[in-house]
Amino acid sequence: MTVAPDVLAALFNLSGSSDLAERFNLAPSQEAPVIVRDETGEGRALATMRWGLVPSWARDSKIAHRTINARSETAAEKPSFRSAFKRRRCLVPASWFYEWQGEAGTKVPYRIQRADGRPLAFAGLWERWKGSATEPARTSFTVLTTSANDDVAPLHDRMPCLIEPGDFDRWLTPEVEDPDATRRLLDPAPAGLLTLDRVSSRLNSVRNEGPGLMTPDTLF
DNA sequence: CCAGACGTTGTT
DNA sequence: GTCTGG
DNA sequence: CCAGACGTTGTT
DNA sequence: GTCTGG
Repeated sequence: MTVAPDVLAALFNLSGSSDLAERFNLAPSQEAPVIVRDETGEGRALATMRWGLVPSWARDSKIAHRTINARSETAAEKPSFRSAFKRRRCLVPASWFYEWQGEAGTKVPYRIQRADGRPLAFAGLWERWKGSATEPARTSFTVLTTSANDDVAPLHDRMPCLIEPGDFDRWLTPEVEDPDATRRLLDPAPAGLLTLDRVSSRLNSVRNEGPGLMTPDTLF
């Protein structure tokens, strides 16, 4: 997430802009910016939530490690996601995303971004969790996935659901929903939209950050 | 009735 | 919270 | 998603 | 192998 605050505000029609630090290695379980409908339901607001959706009924947050993604084909029916699918949708802004190739221990990451350089918006769901005796309350989100298109297929058979600016309201406003129209919103992006570039395997550790991670490893 | 699950990805 | 399994 | 830990006893 | 941490 390296999108400049003013670009983010303009793209998502946010009132006011906040100072977000650039993130080149934003991993599951970390806090990330998301766009939600504001309290009135009319406008949009930027929020910070933790990646890995904890359902409201969860006893602890362990499930979050397995709810970083939700299959768009089934999320409306799954106990962990259906409530959020009905009432709490969000858009997750991203400059790009990563997929890995190769064996455990020698995984090579690829950056996947729009060929035209514009930011991406993932379809997401969010939820509030009350916390427990040992854990504080949290607000968290998940990213919906669909079949990979031809651009991404060489690396992986799934990819995030990408929403176009003209469809932002259609995704965020479930009350105007027609199930078929919603399904189409979550279809794989058209082939040719995205390009792939190899980046540094230092990305594989969340300890590493910064623009230097975008340069592939050299052979030394 | 109560108990137990509730998830995705990747790898085998 | 809500569904499934027993 | 990937990386890294995974354990106890005894000693400082 | 499986869980935790980030």
